[in-house]
Amino acid sequence: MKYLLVDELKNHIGEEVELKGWVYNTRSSGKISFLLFRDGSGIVQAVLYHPNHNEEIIKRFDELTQETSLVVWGKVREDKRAPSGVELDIIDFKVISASVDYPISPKEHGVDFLQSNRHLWLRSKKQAAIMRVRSDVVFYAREFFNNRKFLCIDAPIFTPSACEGTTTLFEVNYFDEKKVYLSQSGQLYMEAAALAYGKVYCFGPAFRAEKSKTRRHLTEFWQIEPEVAFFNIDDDMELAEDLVIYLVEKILERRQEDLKTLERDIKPLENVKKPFYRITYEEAIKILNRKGIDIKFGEDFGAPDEAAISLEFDRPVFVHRYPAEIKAFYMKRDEKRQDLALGFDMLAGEGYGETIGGGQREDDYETLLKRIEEHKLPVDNFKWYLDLRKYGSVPHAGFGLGIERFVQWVTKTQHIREVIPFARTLDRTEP
RNA sequence: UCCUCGGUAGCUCAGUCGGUAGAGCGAGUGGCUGUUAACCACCAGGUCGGGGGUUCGAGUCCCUCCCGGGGAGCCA
Repeated sequence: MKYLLVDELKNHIGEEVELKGWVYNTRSSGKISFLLFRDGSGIVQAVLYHPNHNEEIIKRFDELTQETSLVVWGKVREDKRAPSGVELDIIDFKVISASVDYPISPKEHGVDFLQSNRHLWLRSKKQAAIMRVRSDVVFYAREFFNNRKFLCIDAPIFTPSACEGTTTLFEVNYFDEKKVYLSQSGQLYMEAAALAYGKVYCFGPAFRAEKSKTRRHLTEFWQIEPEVAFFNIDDDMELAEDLVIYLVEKILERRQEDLKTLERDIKPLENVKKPFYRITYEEAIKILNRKGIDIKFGEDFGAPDEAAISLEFDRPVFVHRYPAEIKAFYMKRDEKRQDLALGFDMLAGEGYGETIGGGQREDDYETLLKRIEEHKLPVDNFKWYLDLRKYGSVPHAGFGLGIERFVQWVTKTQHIREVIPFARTLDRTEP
């Protein structure tokens, strides 16, 4: 018999097939027994109608427990009663390894318990749906950049100092000789790469030692960071817009069933089309003031402010040209408004806040040196970075997209810890 | 770091005024010919987060420590 995956069964109606996987749940009603079978690609209901079988197999079936691994042989049958439209009539099955007292029941559990059992929680239906979406986001982000002739250039994880200077970094002993830090962004290295190869991106983990304790923060997360030579802020926002549209299209095309499992209303996603809204920081302040939120020019947006702004729009919105003082040292200033930085944030929508942050970089040697000194950063560490402005500097821009923030929005998941396989948060580093 | 809520059966929780421990689910046993978190009956299951204190008596009141949830700031 042909070995197939659950999600391939709909193309094999009437065939006798072999499946390998685990017991998701069992039910029985007198002369008929049901096995919810999962194999990682999906779940299918397998049926054992007692009059068609001998007592030996019925007895073996009764002994099946949640998450026992097994091989099942059966005949695929179309069935309108099944959620996926397909069922399997069991011919025979063989247990590979029994599962005793599986801790996660199909009933409700608390977050503490589920997080402690994350290694098992990943097996459940909603978590599997989220992981499939995440996997696609990563794959199609790479495809997007590949299609546009970007080079994938990996940035180092060990770095000599803070990229943006301000954030707290995780310190690592480097052979007891010196301290290095876990990277919080590959951006500076991408700037070097962009001046070498034009269009580049990196995809990797980032580490922040800030004691953030919210449903939007992880201490270890993943981001994709493109950087392009000869790009200005407008080119940059357009690239971000195209990427987001591409990813949302692919998820809608491939993951309808998973979004349904997650009870994600897809209407807002179907609305993710060109053009996204583009407003300035000052316009955003006005919107907030109009909504009765007390905020003045020069103050940065908090999470509730970002949510309030995003709820004003029916698709993602770019907020650009922030006050330079509240932005990073490397951001280029607006020629017409020296107090404004050519940076932007993309707020995803539906109350989800910053998902992308980026902008045009300072490309003038003297100006950048001045900024580094103003921010009291160790100039020695940035010598190589300044070199980029010394040898054929060009305007360039880039952005960072937080994979988890993005997946959290697309799947509309309450807490960010559910959209990464093994979350690292302030209070949890296990399992 | 600050604010706030919580820790009782494997899980989710209730436990009144301080009077000696409860439910649902899950596990187990039995029943049921189409179940979708199946259902029905029976049944086992407890160091009430740790330590200290008040009291004749503490799950309940007080002190302290530990662990976790939600939020703020910071950010993706």
